[in-house]
Amino acid sequence: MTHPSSKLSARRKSRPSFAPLSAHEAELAEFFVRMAGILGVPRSVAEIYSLLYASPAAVDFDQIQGRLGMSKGSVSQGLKFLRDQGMVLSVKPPGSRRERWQPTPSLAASLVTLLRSQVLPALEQSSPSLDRIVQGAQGTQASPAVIERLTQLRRWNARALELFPLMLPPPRES
Amino acid sequence: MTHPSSKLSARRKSRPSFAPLSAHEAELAEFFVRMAGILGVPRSVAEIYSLLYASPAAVDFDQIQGRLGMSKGSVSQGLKFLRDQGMVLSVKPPGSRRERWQPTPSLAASLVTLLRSQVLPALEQSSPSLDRIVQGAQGTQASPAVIERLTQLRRWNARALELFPLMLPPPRES
DNA sequence: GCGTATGTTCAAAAAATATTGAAACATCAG
DNA sequence: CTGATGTTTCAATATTTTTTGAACATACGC
Repeated sequence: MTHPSSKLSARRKSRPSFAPLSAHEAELAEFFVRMAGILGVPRSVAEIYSLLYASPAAVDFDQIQGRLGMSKGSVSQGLKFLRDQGMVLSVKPPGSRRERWQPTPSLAASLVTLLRSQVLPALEQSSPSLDRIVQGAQGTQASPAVIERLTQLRRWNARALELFPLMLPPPRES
Repeated sequence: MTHPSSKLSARRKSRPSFAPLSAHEAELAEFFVRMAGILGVPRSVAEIYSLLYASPAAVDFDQIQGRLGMSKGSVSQGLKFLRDQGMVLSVKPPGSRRERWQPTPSLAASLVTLLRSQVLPALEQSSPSLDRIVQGAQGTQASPAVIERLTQLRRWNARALELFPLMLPPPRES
């Protein structure tokens, strides 16, 4: 009763009023939120992905905002994140200006991409550091035990760096 | 000159004054901090671990606090976390009341434990949810595509759950 | 046993992160 | 072209997480 929403089909802008999540949709969202949390992905992003995941058809911006009850800003940023990670795709039905979103076919692939985007930069950034550190340790006084530890650390870093790119085709173009 | 710290070996409580981190120690700390960040482990914890990792001998509470310049509370909590994860060990030299800390021999094992402690609970908690969700989807109307997705999700969850415990011996007793 | 060196707890402060919403921007149907 | 629709941006706000520090517990050497 918030608006005098008028007759059956209001002329132009009937405030659409979106269904809140069903119990199962909400439970699935919690699942995704928990998993996302492990990698530090914000709740809003997980919720958006979850909604798309559980939807039979592609979903548009307003539906996402309406059904999840979140702000435009969050929806926009969330979709940007998911898009950048290659986790969602958009389809624009001809004659409409509105994009409709759906999850990328392979969740597994999406996860690897996500993981990589978190881990790879850290590994790369660390490589030269570790070299310096190991050299430093070798050069000056330093217990053999510590040198051994550091050397192993660098070995791991190198191995991870060469392994990662093999896991999946390189990031897409923008 | 803050204190009239007196002759060579002050009687009782010469404020020890700890060396700040060397450049290499600081750089290693940044490495650990970055990696820890991926799993949502706080900076202070990573710094503590890093210090122990780069130290030739076990380090005591006051040295950790002094060299890292952090509060007692943080050191205590950080050590508790690392201890609970089995990432550090303490040795108490006889005749002293003070514990001295060092990293657990295998960093790899420590990491697996850490990972598990983050992921396993989420997986376990999710299992019944996913069952309910899949059943719900099958019961009522729901696009075959969605049912397929959800079923696969549950399959993964189950597989991960049975795989994880194989990775290493179960958590230690307290 | 006592007294204090050693650590822990936890409420409050600080810092980091996430979300909102209104204004700016972009685009396309008409 | 142009105006309405659809989306992004970003400063302000809200929320969550981390750190601090002082009060509290513990136990060990004496």
